[in-house]
Amino acid sequence: MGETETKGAGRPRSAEKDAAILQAALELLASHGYTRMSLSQVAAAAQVSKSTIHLRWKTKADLLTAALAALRMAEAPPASRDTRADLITILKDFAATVERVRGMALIGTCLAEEAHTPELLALLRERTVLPRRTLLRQVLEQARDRGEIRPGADLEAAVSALLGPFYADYMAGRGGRMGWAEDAVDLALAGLRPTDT
Amino acid sequence: MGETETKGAGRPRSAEKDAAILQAALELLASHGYTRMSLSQVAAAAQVSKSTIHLRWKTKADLLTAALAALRMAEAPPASRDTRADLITILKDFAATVERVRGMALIGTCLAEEAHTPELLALLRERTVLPRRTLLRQVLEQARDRGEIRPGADLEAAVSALLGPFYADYMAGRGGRMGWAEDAVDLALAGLRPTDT
Amino acid sequence: MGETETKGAGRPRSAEKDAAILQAALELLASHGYTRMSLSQVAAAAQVSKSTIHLRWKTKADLLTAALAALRMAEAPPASRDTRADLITILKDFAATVERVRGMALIGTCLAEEAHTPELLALLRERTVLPRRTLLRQVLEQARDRGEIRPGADLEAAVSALLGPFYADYMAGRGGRMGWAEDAVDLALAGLRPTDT
Amino acid sequence: MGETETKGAGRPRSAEKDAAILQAALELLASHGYTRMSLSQVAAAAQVSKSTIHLRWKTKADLLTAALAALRMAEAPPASRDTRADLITILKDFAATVERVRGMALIGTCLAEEAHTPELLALLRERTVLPRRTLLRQVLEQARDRGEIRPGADLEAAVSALLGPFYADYMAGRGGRMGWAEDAVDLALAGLRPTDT
DNA sequence: AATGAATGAGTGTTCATTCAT
DNA sequence: AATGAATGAACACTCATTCAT
Repeated sequence: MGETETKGAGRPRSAEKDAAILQAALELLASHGYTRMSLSQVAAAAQVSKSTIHLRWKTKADLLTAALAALRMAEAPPASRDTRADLITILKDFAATVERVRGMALIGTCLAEEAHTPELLALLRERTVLPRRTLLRQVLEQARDRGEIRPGADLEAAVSALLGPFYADYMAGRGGRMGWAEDAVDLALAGLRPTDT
Repeated sequence: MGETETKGAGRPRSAEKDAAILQAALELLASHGYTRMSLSQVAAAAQVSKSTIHLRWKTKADLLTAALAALRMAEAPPASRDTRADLITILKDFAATVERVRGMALIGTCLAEEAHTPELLALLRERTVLPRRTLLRQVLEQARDRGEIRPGADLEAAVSALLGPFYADYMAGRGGRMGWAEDAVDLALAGLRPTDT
Repeated sequence: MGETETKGAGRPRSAEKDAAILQAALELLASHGYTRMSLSQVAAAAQVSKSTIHLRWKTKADLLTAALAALRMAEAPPASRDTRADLITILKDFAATVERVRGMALIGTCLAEEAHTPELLALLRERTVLPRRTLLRQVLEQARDRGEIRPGADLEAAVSALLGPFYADYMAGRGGRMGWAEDAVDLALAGLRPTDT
Repeated sequence: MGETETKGAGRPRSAEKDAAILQAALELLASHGYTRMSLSQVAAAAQVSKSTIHLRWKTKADLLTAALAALRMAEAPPASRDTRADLITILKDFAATVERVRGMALIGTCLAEEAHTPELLALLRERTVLPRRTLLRQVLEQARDRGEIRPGADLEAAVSALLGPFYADYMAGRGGRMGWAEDAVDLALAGLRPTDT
């Protein structure tokens, strides 16, 4: 867990190179896709030889799996007690993150590789999708506890209703549309309101 | 003699081969992704020589563009006058179609290739995403005209709210979950109901 | 020998197409070289299908051999009885012809193909080189008969001395240099003069 | 420690392979021509993988350019002070060199490729043609200084007159003819003699 | 540890030629 | 006769991986 797990003999591996390689790999994965990126490109971007990469990760898939695993987990949840504002904040931060790292291309790559390298999509889920969903669900749970949401509501479905429009808009070519987060939150909260009768 | 004008000399092009190539290309595109599939594989699957493919489409991108363009456009809309049932029918047919053609892998490929071959995503949109959205919007418009939906509602946003959960569920590893369509429709219709006051 | 050698049944072959193909082939041979030119290019330039070419000539080599064989033979010799002027005229016409048809590239192609398709160089010799040499030798013979040239001189060697500088200049990157013909003729005639003592 | 600066890490590149590749490339260039030779053939002849070639030279043109550039530059000039003998020696060595490396095919290839890969002809000139011409011109200059040649003579033209018959003979199918060098030298020297009056 | 050399499998594409209309 | 479809062999080049230093 520290710097030198097993002390071992010989020169220790450079931690800077580890990091440089992983970062370069992740950027190339998003910008070129799994099969179109090459280890030579990674090596060049990380200022390292190709063999140095293979020394650490046996195959291309191993490297990219490690690169995805290094993605940062999640942010601290906002805590304003204003359900609508909190949800919108989380959704907007989600969209901003995706846009910053060419996220749709990265998501696409993991989807495209699912049959061949399922670890990629699994890691993407575990590291980025699920933590974000947890944040949203926590806000919804608090809202339910405060009586703002119908007690029996399926909160996982509600989370999908909040995030879904982002994907659907992108697929429709309407990605980045203004107000999408507000629309999604308003529609969901309206649908979840208690005592509709 | 007669219509010799555009009769066309020489051996006519085999329509079976056309179809076999396009089908093989589409299947391989979904199962392997753009860069991992090869024209040799397409040729082998279609029982055709590689040159026969190049005779019809100049490049790999041309072939796959054509394969995507051959995707069926839209379905006949259901006409039951029952808004909820119609929407659910459309969404379920959408999900079934996606599953039948390994649709998420195909979508992933098009997303991953967006930077390199944007025509793929464009065609996927034009041929599959937008027609489906049109169907949904027509049902919503009729519902609005019948007074079931608030007059000022943004119906495009509503369409994204209907389709979005499908994508979000898939990304969360909850793809194919029972009742997703009903949940999405119920939430959306509840949120769009008129006279909330 | 006429248009329809053996009358045969069916439609007679189009003579215009024959000519168009041969001309296109020759031009492409000079501009692209044997291996870099393609029968598709010939077909396109001659406005004919590839099969029409194969109908007349079995292989690419056959076609190009025929194209070279169609090169025009030689010009009528000038007859001014002025040896120097006549030689210069012939040499300049030779250079002009070579330049007009990208002759050095054509010569290069035939030389390069000598091991593989020796007919090409043989035809080039027979149709273009040797006729020109004959012209030069005739002028020299008349000059010798008139006593302007030493009786025992080797006239074939003299012909090579007249033509050679053209090739040597081209190889040295001095091709097309002004006055080369005059220089060559003057040097040769000076060397061939009788009664040097 | 010491000159570690440009010591170079990793496995050193095999010099034998370098040489084997270049030699094989040159031989195939002369025997097959630029477009008809293949890198597979070079690899096989040099007992090397195709990738090993590409590791050293990025493209086919690069490789063949390097192969031509490796041709030996010039010979030591003979220094017998006997102008006629020296010129004949140089010319005969020239002819022998050309024959040894299938020179006319090589020249043909460079001429044929001039439009497409002009570096080939340029290198052939620089490495083989021009050094040889320099040798000849030096002998002629010394002869002129000794008064054996008319002072105002154009020595470059004289060089072309010396070398030219070799090319002209080859084109006429008289290549390798006995005595060509003596004939060329005698004719040129006779034409260049001073005080013809 | 780190590097660069070396490789075999594979890519999309071109082409001369043959086949069916 | 003339055409266009169809093909197999070949091409230059790339890449992930292994080997020697």
